[in-house]
Amino acid sequence: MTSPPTSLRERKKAKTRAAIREHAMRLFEEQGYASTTVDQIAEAAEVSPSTFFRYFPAKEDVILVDDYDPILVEAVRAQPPEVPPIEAIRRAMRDVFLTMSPEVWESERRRQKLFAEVPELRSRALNQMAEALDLICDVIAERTGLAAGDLRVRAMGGAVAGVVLAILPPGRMTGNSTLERGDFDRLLDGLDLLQRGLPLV
Amino acid sequence: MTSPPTSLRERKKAKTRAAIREHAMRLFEEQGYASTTVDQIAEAAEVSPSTFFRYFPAKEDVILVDDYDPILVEAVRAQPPEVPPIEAIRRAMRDVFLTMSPEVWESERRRQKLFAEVPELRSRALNQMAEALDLICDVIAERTGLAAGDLRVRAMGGAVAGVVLAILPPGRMTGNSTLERGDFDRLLDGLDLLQRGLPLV
DNA sequence: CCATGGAATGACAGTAACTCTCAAAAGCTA
DNA sequence: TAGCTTTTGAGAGTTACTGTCATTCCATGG
Repeated sequence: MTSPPTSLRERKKAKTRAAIREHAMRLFEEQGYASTTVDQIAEAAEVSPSTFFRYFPAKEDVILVDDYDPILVEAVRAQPPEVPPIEAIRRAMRDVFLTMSPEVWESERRRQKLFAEVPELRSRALNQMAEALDLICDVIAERTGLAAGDLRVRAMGGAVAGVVLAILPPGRMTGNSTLERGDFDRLLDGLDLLQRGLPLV
Repeated sequence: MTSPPTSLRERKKAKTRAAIREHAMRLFEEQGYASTTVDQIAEAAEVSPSTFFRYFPAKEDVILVDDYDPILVEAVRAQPPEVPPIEAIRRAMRDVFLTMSPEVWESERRRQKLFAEVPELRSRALNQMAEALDLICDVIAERTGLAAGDLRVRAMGGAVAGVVLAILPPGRMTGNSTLERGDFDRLLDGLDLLQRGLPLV
């Protein structure tokens, strides 16, 4: 996907970026988000605090990267055109989940855990979800031939995003808000319900 | 609704609270959120910075109060039981909007404007929306006799919240993200679409 | 009317997340 | 190697927020 960085400079940058992220994650888990200072992270990653903020504009941003959106969009585009939009999104999610490696899954779990625990991070994660909403609407617009701003598209996109929000953390906060395997099954079922007009029986 | 505060102390507290909020709002609009310091707000409201933080745990919280949720819940409960849940929520929203005084409307507009402009505040507003999701699910559970955690309830609640999110700011960020009168009509139409199974024709 | 207890306030010190600036170091290019 | 650009580190400064403690203000019993 992303062409491997070639020059020494690029490689170094990628390495320090990764180092900062890993040490941050580790420290957050060990001693909590709030009580981990940027200085500690910087020291652990062997860079200066200044450098930390050059790589991540805010402390929050260390865990806030999410590269699934474009992958999901691609997966939706890969569905045959005769499949109705909600079902296409559903299948795309299923396909992406199924191809997730255990390592990716595990790191995703850890991120979600932090989102659930730190309200500040949760807010930001929800913000990303709201941005994803526009992407969903774009995809629906493509598939239906309607404009992305059309009310029917917005309503459908919103409904899809809302179902995701309601079933997966960090939107869901009832019960244990850690990510579980079964949550995805519930999500797929939920989208199926939506597709069938939200029957109550 | 809220019984008027009786003792002098209570009255004073309410007054300083209101003063802080008003001066904060004014200063934010005059010179921007970021470049308004808590010290300035405190000085304008004639209290010490310490007192500011006693009334509002963080700078953000000055504009983050939202007392519509309980009102909306009540309005939904007031709908006759034979009305299906989504339609009941739709009617409740319509009823609440219609009874909103011009002053309330105007202050709501101003708040939304700040949410749209300051990403930090937008995130927090979305957080409130996510919390409202649980309330919506509770109301749906009541009306349908299902458990609040039931997948059908969660899916429906999520869909409703998502439609709101997609049509009103701060969820909607496309176009001008200030609140307009016509937005509510669009929202009511959007909920009607959802109720009718999101037809594309 | 006054005294006493509890709550609200203000002054102060301290921490940590950022921001800015500038000079040193490291990588690139010829 | 020499010269240029990019990256880094050090340091100072701002601001949001926390905790403490003495003071002031309000309520209540005598």
